[in-house]
Amino acid sequence: MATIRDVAAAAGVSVSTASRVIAGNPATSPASRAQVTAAVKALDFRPNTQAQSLRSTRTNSLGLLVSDVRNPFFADLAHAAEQAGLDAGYVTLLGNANERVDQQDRYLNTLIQRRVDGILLTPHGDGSGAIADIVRRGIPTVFVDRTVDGVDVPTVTTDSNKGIQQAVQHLSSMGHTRIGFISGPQSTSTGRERWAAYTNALAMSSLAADVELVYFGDYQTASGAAGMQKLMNLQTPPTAVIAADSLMAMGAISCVHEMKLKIGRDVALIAFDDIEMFTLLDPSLTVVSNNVHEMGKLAVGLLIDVIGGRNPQSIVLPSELIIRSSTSSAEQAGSIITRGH
Amino acid sequence: MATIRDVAAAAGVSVSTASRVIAGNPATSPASRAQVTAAVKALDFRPNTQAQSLRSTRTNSLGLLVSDVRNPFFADLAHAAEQAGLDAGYVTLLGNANERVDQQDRYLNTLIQRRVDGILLTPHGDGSGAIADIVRRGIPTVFVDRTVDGVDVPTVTTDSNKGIQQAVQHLSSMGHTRIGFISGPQSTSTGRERWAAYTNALAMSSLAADVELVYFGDYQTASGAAGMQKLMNLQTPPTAVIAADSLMAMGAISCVHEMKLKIGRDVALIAFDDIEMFTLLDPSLTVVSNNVHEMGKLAVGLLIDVIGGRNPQSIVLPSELIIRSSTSSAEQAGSIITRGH
DNA sequence: CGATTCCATGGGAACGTTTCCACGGAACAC
DNA sequence: GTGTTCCGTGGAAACGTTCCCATGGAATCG
Repeated sequence: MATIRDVAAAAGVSVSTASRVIAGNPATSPASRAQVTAAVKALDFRPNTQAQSLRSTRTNSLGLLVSDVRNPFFADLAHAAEQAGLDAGYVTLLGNANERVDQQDRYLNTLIQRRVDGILLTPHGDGSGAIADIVRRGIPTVFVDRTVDGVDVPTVTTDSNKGIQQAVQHLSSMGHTRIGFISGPQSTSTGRERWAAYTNALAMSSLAADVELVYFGDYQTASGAAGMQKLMNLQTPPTAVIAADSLMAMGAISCVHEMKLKIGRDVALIAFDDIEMFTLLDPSLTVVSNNVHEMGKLAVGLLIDVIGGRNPQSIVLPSELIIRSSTSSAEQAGSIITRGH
Repeated sequence: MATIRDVAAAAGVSVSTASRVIAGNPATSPASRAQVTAAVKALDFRPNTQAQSLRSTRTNSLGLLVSDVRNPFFADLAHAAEQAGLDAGYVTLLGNANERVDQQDRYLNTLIQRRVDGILLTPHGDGSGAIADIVRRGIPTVFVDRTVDGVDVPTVTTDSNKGIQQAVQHLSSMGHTRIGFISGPQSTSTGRERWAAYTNALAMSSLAADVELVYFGDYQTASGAAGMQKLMNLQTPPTAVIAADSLMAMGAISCVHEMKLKIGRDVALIAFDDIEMFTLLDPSLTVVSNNVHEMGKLAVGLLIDVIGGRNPQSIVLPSELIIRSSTSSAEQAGSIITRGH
């Protein structure tokens, strides 16, 4: 494989000059520019990134560690972040933590070793372990979607309050008084925040809070199914359920199907996170939507700020209720304002 | 940040000895092993991967370039490949080509520069451009899902023939004679193969092939909707449709919904690619299933073989029809053998 | 016309590892 | 006792860049 030495030799200039031309340094004559450019093309020279990074201490790479790319929410996030990073000249290392702290730590360690310029993370756990390491080392980091108490890094999150409040209000206005909640794990900030938002919203709509109506899942499909089953088997089951993420909503739906019941007719359902497929369901799903794409883009922006030594403000994006058909009985479906995808 | 020099100094040994201990080289005394290990821990030393790679010419990284992680098929593939890679000590660089040759080439160039040890690729285009570059440079490469004519690298693909044949047979046995096909782009091997399989299967079931019944999409959601619309607006629309991938199937479904028609009752639908959500639709979708997880795992295995200098055989995985409810009218639904998720 | 500035250039050190080579001492065989 | 082998160790070169510094010639200024 050709090195910059070969290029310099072929162009009849020194290594320094070759390096300057390749780096776009203006302190070069048109003549050497032309010769080096020609040599680069002729030898099909590609600078060795390892050597560049070793010398310049920049790797032009970002680490993106999400819980699971198979979750459409994170897939969207990964896509948005990767594209935004690419536009800024960064390549993205993707890791899946599989909602497990040990895998997260393992991956963060790899990212430290690789000397990535910055890390984008949907954090899990309490900020000890590898998260403490990256903070201590001062590696530029931005948290996305979730935060960690006591860890002071910029974040991009969604304010679930408004959306969930709208959701409860909407259900209440449709006559629902027993509204179940399939919550995320309380070890995540989103799990805690959404549960609190739900509790608040109940109070604001003057609905009684019944602990029986809350199930604590883990943001994975299976726990959504388990939660729905538990709720529907109550002596007085809820007439409406809110699921705190898309995967648990999917699990809830499959559970309802297995019970030979129908969403919208037998039980209303609202999911947090909007994903394309929810519009295809019959009935299409009412959701609390958050702008994942924007989130990814903004997060990369913040991270680049941090890398640049600036101290950006955290960003909180709004959430919003999108009413579709899953929150009305079949008979009413026609009369509801719907918004497709 | 601590370097191996600092470690050696702290341990009271030479850099060479420190390096040996850290690398697990057996030519070390228990005494120096203990001291170096202690020093590593005390200084929280992490070897600089750039320097290691520069010297050893191995980066322990794989490049994975898929069309779009937001496509559940590729998300599954990415997850499987990433986990398999991690188990073998590799970290994965993920790229999205967005089904575009120029983005694919751009990313492949990045991977060349990064000196990844191997590349996993769902190739797009005709094997010119950057694909030719990586082959010429002898960079270990494995194609997944798709192949490229005339490019001789190991591949892991799915044999669509059996599945599509079963699909047509199944539809034919249900009395369908006009079966539409929303095809993938003919610039991809899977696009060509699945179309051919469909045509063959029609002949085997003694059904007439009508060019009107085939629409050529691009594996994206929008083209599935467009295809379905075109098919349903024919003078004699098909009574059943096969979509060549999950995204186009999703588009087709949304189109059917918009026409106020119902899958299964007004038109039967079979999708290629099984994704979890298809089991949640009402009616649940009959699919031709391929084992994505296995595909990713095997592909990484092949790639590691190639990296190791071996010359592994390409692998072809089978596809299989999974009958659910979307291929029966509502009335018949009860009598069909179904298989959940 | 001499002094100063500017600019393109080349030499060479440095980044943090790995790895080749040489060395010295202990253990062993005769 | 000498000669051979073996093993742990340290020194130093190398990987492919970037970038600081010095150099010399052209251009500019008074």
